[in-house]
Amino acid sequence: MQSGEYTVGQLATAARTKAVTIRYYERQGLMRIPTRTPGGYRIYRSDDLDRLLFILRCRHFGFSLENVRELLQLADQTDAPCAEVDAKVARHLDEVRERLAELQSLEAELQRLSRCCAGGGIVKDCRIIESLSRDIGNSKTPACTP
Amino acid sequence: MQSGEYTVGQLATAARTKAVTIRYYERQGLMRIPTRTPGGYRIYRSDDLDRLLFILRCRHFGFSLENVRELLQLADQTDAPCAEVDAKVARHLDEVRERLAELQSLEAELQRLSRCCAGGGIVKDCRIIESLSRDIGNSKTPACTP
DNA sequence: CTTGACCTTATAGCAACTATAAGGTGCATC
DNA sequence: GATGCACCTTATAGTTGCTATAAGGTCAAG
Repeated sequence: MQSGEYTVGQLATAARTKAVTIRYYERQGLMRIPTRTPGGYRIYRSDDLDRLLFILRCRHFGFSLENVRELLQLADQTDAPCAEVDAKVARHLDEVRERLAELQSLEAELQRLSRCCAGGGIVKDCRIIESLSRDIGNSKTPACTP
Repeated sequence: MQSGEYTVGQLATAARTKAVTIRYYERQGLMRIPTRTPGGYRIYRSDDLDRLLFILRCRHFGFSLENVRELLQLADQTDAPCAEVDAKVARHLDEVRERLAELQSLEAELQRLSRCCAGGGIVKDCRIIESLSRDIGNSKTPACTP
């Protein structure tokens, strides 16, 4: 193993991820097939580290592995127009905003649910259980108004 | 099949879910084991519908099946104190708020990323790809200031 | 008694890993 | 050269909450 070369574990450490994840990315066609030592150990170089970091940054932005695969393909075609990259990011942003809206209304509902129970009673009288047993989501009159 | 009784498909329709989901909940120990017709068809009654609706409402609130299992157990012990129910809901609300915060910062980051690309260039000059290739999340100077 | 809609089970797949088992390699030390 | 230990290899199963498929059986109507 020469300088500037990494085993899978060293690459993992350098990118703050795990060896299993790198091998998984290889099986999924995201990481390139590396060369091997005579004994079969994977050998990575700095461009593999770049590629891994690119993947991890995309993941950090919430892109699926499928999306990352596509982004990698686009990034490799340096002369292609970047409208597709732009569109992919925009679409992903839309999806994130959608999930955000869902989670916000979920938070509001849960907060309402949470305030139903003062905390000192028994299950039989618990307004939370009552709320979960009736269809509070669809009723016009709320299950409880704390 | 008498009135007030349901096949799995009828129960599914009544609860606006699917038969496979009900059978799945049975395997996971959420729905009770139903009686069967001589031919082996599951027969449900209205309390099974209540239980299914309870499960689906919990799911709507984002509880995991594991949580729902626990909530069902608590709901069955009508004389137990409901502090545990209260705590479970509060903990879940905390988790939802955490995910919400993560998603909000993700949205901000993605929006910044999105504005990096004007849309007319080629991949080689694309600020988005550049941003994904550099570690913009950890750099003090932003990858681009559109 | 046939048709057709429904039911039954078992099994595999999805995403993105994580965990486990059983064994092999590389390198330093004795 | 032998030993020890950290690390590597593969294959396989598990996670969550379903969904899809296959191959077959049942029910009720006509």
